[in-house]
Amino acid sequence: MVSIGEILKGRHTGKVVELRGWIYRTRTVGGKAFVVIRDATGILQATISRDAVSPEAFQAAEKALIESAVVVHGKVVADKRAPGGYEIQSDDFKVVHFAEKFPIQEDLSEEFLLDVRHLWVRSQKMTGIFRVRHTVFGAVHEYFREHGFWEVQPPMITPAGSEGGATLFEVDYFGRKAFLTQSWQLYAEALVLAMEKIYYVGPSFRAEKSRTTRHLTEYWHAEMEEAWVGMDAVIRHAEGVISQACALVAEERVEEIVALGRTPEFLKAVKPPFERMTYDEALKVLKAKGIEVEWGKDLRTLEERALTEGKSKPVIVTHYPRVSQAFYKARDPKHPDLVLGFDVIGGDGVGEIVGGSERETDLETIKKALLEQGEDPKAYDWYLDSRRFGSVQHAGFGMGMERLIQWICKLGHIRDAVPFPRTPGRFSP
RNA sequence: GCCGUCGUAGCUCAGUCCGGUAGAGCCCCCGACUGUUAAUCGGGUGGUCUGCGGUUCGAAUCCGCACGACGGCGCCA
Repeated sequence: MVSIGEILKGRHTGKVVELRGWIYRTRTVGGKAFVVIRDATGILQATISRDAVSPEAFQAAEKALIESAVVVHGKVVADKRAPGGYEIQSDDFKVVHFAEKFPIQEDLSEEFLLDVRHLWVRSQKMTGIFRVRHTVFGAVHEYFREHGFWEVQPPMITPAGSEGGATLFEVDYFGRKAFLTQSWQLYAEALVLAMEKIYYVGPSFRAEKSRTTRHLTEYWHAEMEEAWVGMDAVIRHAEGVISQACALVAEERVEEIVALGRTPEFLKAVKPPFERMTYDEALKVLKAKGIEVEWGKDLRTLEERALTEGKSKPVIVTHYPRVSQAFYKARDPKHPDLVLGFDVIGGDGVGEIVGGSERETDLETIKKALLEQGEDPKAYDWYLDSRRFGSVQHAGFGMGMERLIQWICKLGHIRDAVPFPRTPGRFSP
């Protein structure tokens, strides 16, 4: 049994092989059937001639519809007339399963493809993205483990939120209200005083009806937290993990990214340091571009696009105004109006890939910040123990895995960065 | 939360403004063709026009309500 990928590399030319896969396209011309077969490694044409196989085999080749599962036996030859340059001249052709009429043809609407997502995942485009996703996830784990971080998991079911504004999915916990996690933040800050350098890659949930090309309600979050360091150290880790993921994809997923419109050279060039600017500097850059932003307002899609326009690496913005920032972010000792927080902003409309900060260590300051945001400090009492028992400087960030994949693969919509996307309008299939 | 677009055959759409009883291409089925590349050519099957209500002799078409989806903004990763 051989794979199509091996045949396309010329490893079996001239040999008689057996190949199994699914029908991608069929065409018949008189006494010849051309059956294009796909497997997990590529697509290849099998030629079935009436005179070369049994009548049953020929009839099966003529009748089998797209996505039928087949086993083909024959000689591999190089032939310019075949798509891809190679084909199998069959001496036997068996259908393992005759598929029903496959609903996916040409001319498909985005909406229909989402309805039949469970079938669309078989497409060349989707499987290519999934392979890149595999590589990106591997790179993230490798990066943190190589740098001495412990992988540790927070709970998914939580008693309350961590970031005030963001909405939570409510679950019925034996008659009591519980919520799906939107960040490991509170748990990370408890664990970082135990393990010092920790990371986690897992799902996060946001019940926000964000109808954009870069929001999912369920997404994979890579989060890290480190003790005894400030914002600068974790910015370097953010640059490091992103560049390592890009480098590994450039090395191992060349075919896939080229098909998606990215070159390996582009990804290889994504090396630290990234361009860095403070929020105040960003406002000046925007003003020069004719975009006025009132100080204190967060950077919106429009502004993020303007900042990354023409840039081949992500851009880092630091020192945001304290107003409307999460309560656990540390204020800048030099400028109490600012927080020691940062975002890593990707181009091509992907926007914020990473958001992070140094964390506030002072108990009273955090309590005050909670009150300012309308939260009851009593609900956070267990979390505040991290500021009662050996509170030390620490910092961390959260990275949207699908946003990173979207940026690497140059995807127009984040939902294609995950096999079965969850968006406000859809949670099926 | 705000704004916009759309819903007709398995799929992609026309028909809706100007009401008269449902169309095209692809898919699929049958036939022809021994090198096709989304093959081609001939024939055929296929529809509660999203749902409910209203106006009308008559509604896919006009009016109202509902449902569903897609797109953009805000918020975030």
